[in-house]
Amino acid sequence: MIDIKFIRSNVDAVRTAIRNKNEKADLDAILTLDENRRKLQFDFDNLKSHQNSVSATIAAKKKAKEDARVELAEMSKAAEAIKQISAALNAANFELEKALLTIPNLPQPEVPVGLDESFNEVMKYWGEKPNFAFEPKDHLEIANQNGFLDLPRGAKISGSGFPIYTGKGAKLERSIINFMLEYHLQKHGYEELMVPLAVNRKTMTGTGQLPKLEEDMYHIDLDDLFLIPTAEVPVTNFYADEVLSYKDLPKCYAAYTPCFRREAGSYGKDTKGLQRLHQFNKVEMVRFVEPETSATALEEMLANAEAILQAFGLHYRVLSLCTGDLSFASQRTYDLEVWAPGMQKYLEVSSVSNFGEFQARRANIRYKDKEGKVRHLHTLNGSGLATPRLMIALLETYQQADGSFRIPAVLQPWFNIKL
RNA sequence: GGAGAGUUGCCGGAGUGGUUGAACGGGACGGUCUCGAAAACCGUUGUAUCUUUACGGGUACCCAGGGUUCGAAUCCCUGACUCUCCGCCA
Repeated sequence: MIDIKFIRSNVDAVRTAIRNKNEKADLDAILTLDENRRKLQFDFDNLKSHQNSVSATIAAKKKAKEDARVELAEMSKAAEAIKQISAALNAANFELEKALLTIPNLPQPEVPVGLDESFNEVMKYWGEKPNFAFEPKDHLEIANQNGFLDLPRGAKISGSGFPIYTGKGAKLERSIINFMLEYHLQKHGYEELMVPLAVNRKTMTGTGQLPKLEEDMYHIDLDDLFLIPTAEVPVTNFYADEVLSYKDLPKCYAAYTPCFRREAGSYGKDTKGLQRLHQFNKVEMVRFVEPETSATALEEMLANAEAILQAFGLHYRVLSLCTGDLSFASQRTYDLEVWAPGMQKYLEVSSVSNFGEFQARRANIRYKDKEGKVRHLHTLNGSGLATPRLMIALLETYQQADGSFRIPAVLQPWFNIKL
């Protein structure tokens, strides 16, 4: 959420940001609501102030056993007016709050301006596209040949997009998750969190999924709970409504969770194999930092995510997302795209974002700085990484001429773990 | 799911419907003292919002939302959460 005071004094900047992000938000309506609210607040305060002082007089007179009927009569009427204006003020605050939730975060100045993904900037490439002495197969063929996946039965049980990993495939998936998670814990200093997979409405609003993305999420009507689309949601809200100390910062958490996405509106797009799923596994990194350090933290988290791909020896590239491709809540985002030699394309496996104080403001996460001032902190998160497309890249990169799959060296200890 | 108890400031813990932003204790911070520290003593210890160039001032906030009242931390209703007991269950 953007501070209303900031909006008030930076109308043009906010307007531009909304346009560049292809968002719809009625800024003028918000300014009017704000105007109205402040007027009501002013009136309410004055009436209350008067009421308080007269009430004190009544109290004093009663104590002195004097007649207070004049005051009581006046206050009886005033109370009615206060009740009305109080209701109006509450409504105004509610409306403004609701409207403010539809304003996206402002992109940082470094973010390339552009309508869609074609304006994203490639920051760098790492490694090389692998060469094969044979025609590389796509991951689905490799998976099927080796008995790693059973997508038809997943579809039977739940629907398309709910994969079943079978036998060695399941173990491979689990090895990947364990490896990535431990890597972040041991080499990058993150602390592990195991979190709820179903969260309430307030939590979803805190990180910015609501109100915009309600259609993209699985919802349990009976309890008004949502299945998380990413661990970012429960992990970032870990500190909702709390005030931390600057001494506690930065806080760095990593969490493995399944993620659930309805992918509404993307039917028929990239559906082959594991490219786009309703349920998938992901290790997520989240940081809570002092505002001054969030830019550096973003670069570190990007490096943390890259380290995984490098450990796997996979060719990838880093993109800086343009304004039109930035998420609603993000100020600046890097995407990691891994090369899938069978499908001959780059696939997004990670998104690393700096949200500034946007989420902290929504979720009410603050900290007390060195001067003792209470401020909103900054939040960041990054996938480290999402498994399905990583699995695609691994299967396709480490396939052998006979269609078998060679477990990458770094995964061997995790895959061949002995009791 | 049924029955009961509770939710006050950083923490513990008072609080009769009328100077209660909230006693008291602890912690933390600043100061005096000291070579330094401890102890002791003195002081400080909110958040939001409106207004003001500023100093300051107003208002709200004792889990949340309603209600009663001239006036509510204090009375009533609803909800959330925590704890105890019973039932059910991985």
